[in-house]
Amino acid sequence: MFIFYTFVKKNMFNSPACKNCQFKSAAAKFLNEDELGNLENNCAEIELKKGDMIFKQGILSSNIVYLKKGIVKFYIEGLYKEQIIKIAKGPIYLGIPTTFDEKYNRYSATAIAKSNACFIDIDTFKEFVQNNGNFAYEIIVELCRNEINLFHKYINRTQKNIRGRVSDALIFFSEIIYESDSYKLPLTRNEFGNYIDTTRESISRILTEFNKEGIINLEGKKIEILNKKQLKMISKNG
Amino acid sequence: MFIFYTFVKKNMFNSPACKNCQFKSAAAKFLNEDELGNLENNCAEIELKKGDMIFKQGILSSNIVYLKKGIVKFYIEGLYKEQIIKIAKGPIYLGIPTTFDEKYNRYSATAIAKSNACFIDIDTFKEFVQNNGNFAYEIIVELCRNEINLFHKYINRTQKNIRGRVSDALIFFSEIIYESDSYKLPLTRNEFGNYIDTTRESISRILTEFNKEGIINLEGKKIEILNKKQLKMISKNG
DNA sequence: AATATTTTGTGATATAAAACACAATTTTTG
DNA sequence: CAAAAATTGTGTTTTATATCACAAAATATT
Repeated sequence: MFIFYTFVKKNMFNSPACKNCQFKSAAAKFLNEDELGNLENNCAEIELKKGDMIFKQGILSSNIVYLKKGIVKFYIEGLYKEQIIKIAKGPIYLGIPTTFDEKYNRYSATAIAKSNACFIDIDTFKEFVQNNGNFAYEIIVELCRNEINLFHKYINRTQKNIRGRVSDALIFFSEIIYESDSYKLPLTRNEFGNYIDTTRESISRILTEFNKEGIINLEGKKIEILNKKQLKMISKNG
Repeated sequence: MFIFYTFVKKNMFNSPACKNCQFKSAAAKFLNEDELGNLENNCAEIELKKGDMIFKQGILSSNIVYLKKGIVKFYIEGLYKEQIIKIAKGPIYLGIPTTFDEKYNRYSATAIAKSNACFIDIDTFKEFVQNNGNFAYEIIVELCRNEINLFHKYINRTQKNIRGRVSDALIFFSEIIYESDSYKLPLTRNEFGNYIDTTRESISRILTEFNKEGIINLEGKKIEILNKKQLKMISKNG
C-alpha cells in the first residue's frame, strides 16, 4: 500500500490550474484571482488508486485535502480494532477537523476507489479563512452539515437492527455514492460489517436473505437493488 | 416545562454588557468595540432553570446560543424514541450546526442544570463570520473539535461493553463536567441509559456493582469516585 | 401530610447477534 | 499457471444485554 506522507510546499509538484478548475468547492468559488493564484502555488494534485492512504492517524498533519472526485473511507484505530467511521465521495474537503487545530491526525483516510486529490498547504488554507469571509462561511457550512449528518448516523446505528442498518448502507451507496441502483461494493464483507458495527458473518447472512427475498440481486460485490421501497421499509422497521 | 421560542431581534430584551463579559468565547475575544456594540444590540441573555428547553427540533431556527455557564443535553427524536447525543457545559456555542445552514432545528437542546445563555441573532453572528477572519477561525476550531470528539465517542460506544461505557460516563462527568470526584448526576437512570445506549435496568445493575466493588460510593444520584484508576481500567477492558 | 406519580432495584426469562468452526470460493502472488 | 493468502457462506453454540415483572423508594402534587 502506497502511503502519501503529506508535506506539500511551494512548487513541490506541478501546480494544478485552480483558476479553471471544474471541481471548485463552494468555498473556492469565492476566491479572487490573486487568491486562486496563491492556491495554485501551494497545492499539489495527486491521482490516487484504490487503497492509497491519504493521511494517517498519529502522523503530523500539514495539509487540507480537497478530494475533487473519488471515494474515501475515514477510520480510527480504536481500542482493539480499526473502525470505519465515515465513507464519502468527492467533491469534498478531507481532514479539516484533523488538520486545522491538531498537530497530529486524529484519524486516517484512504481512497477506496480511483480518486483525484489536491493537497493544500494548511497555512494557505488558513489565510483564506482569515481574509475571505465568504470562504470561511462556506467552510463552516460544510462542517455544520458534517456534524448533523454524524448525529443522525449515530442515531441510526443505535436504534436499528442489523437488517435495518444493512438496508441503510445499501441505500446510501445507491443514492449518495454511486447514484445508481446497481453498483460494485467498494468494501469487503469484513469492512462492510465494520462500517455498520457488525460482523462479516452477519453481513453475509443478511445479503443472502435480501437476495432470496428478491430485494436485491447479489453477485459477489455486485449489488443491484430490485425493490428499493421494501429496502426503505426494512430500514425503518428492521 | 418552559419553552423559549427563540426569536430575538434588536433590543427585544435588555442588552447584556458584552463588552465587559467575563465569559467571552475565544471567537468573541477577537471582536472590536464596534462589533461588540453590535452584538449587545442583537443579543439577549436568559437565565435557564433545569429542564428549560433552549431550542427544539423541527422549530424554525433563528439564533445561535452562547451558553455562558451551565450544562445542557442535546437530543434527537429518533425513529422510536428520543436519544441524547451529547452533554456539554458552558462556555460553549450551542446550535451552530442546527442554525447556520438549516431552516429548522435538526436537534433539540435542554438545560440540565441552572444555566446562563445568550441568544444571538443569526444574521449578526453571520456578519461576524463574514467580516472578522479571526472570529471565523475560532468558530471553525470549535466545530472541528466537536467533530473529532464525536468520532471518538462513536468508537467508544461501539467497541466497549456496558461496564466500560458506564465507566466512561462517570469519568466524563467527573473530569469534564464537574471537575470533581463527587457530584450529583444530572440524569435519571433512564436518561443515563439512553445517553450510553443501554437500558435503565443495566445502569442500575452496573452502578450497584461498582458500589459493591468499592469503586464508587453511590447514594441515589450522588456519586463519589473512590477508585478512578480502577474505573479507567474498566473503561479500557470492560 | 396524604396521595399520586415517577424513578429505581433486582430477579427471571428471552433473544439478537457475536463467536466459533470449517469448507468453498475468489483474489493475489511468485 | 500453480500455490498461497484472503475472502466468503453457512451451520452450531454461546453470551451479553434487553425485556418483563413487580415491589420499594423517592419525588411531585393537591
